[in-house]
Amino acid sequence: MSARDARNAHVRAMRTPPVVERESSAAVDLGPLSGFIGYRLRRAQLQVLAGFEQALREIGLSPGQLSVLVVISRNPGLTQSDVCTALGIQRANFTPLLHALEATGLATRQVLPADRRSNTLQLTALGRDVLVRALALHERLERRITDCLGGGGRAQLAELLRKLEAL
Amino acid sequence: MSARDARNAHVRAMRTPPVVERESSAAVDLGPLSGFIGYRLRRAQLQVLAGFEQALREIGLSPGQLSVLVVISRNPGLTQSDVCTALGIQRANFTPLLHALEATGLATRQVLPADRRSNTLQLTALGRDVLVRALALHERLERRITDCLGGGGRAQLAELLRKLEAL
DNA sequence: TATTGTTATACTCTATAACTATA
DNA sequence: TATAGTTATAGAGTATAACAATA
Repeated sequence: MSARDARNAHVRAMRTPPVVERESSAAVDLGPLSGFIGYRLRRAQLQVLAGFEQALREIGLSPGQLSVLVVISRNPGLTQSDVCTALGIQRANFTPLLHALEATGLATRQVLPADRRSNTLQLTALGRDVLVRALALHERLERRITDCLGGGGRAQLAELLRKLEAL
Repeated sequence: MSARDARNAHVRAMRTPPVVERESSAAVDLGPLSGFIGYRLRRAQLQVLAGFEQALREIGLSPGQLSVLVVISRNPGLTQSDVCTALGIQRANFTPLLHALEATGLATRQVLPADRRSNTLQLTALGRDVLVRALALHERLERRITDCLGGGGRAQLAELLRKLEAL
């Protein structure tokens, strides 16, 4: 070790990776993977999901729960199956999700008299209140995304993703 | 099945849903959800994932496995940790994934003499062969995506998603 | 002490089959 | 027979903690 190296030991300690390296940590060639839309989607989605959990932490709603509250709010009286097909959720998976919303007092089920197999869904007063607050918190995330992509980029992305759903 | 049923089977199959409806099935208002990037990402990613499974069915590689094969192929001699950080996989989750690739004879581990804690990774001859076939099959998916978005749209999407990873 | 790979574990999301009650 | 909601269950994918071997 040279004198210069010794003098800078504290700097070296803070420096992220060790100096002596094999092929690692510098540049790993992802090859064709860089161009895979599926790969880019996965990475981006994990990032946005982390942003969602951070933004809504104080309320503690999952993305699925928020989406259900929004749909019930805009379409009062829909049945569980209606909401499921609208959001692409399996009926079997919807039951526990909905029961969580009921347990926390955000939504209620009501048997539909015309077809007693069906339950229509409504928001409680608390549910409407929590939804408003959740949407406000979610706005922060969308603002971060807009800052990251630019306003035009964000609109482009939304449109491209919407098209991709028809794949 | 009766004779009449059999005769009209094709008609019954084509018949759209029942005529009398409540609010359902027509237009559910998604409200602000339509503009949520996270929501659009989720739906699009599920769609592309389904396309991936369909395209690679005959080979039976998962997206994660394919990504690992690509990275090993382009960077022979990387350690497990190197691959993990490059692909954003937890080391703990990488172990079973890699062992599956070993068990099917696609990849091998080799203790690194300079640091006997580390394993370097290599593709077998079979692994290289399967990778080539998998990439060819995957091309079909990417072509479907290009058909769906247009060439320019596809490039735009990849770039926007890449930016989003830095959120 | 720190790091590599491993095990064990848990939680979420998604998927399928089978049940009930209603129609 | 068919449908709405439910239950049970299984499989990915992701996350953390703790351990043995090695540095």
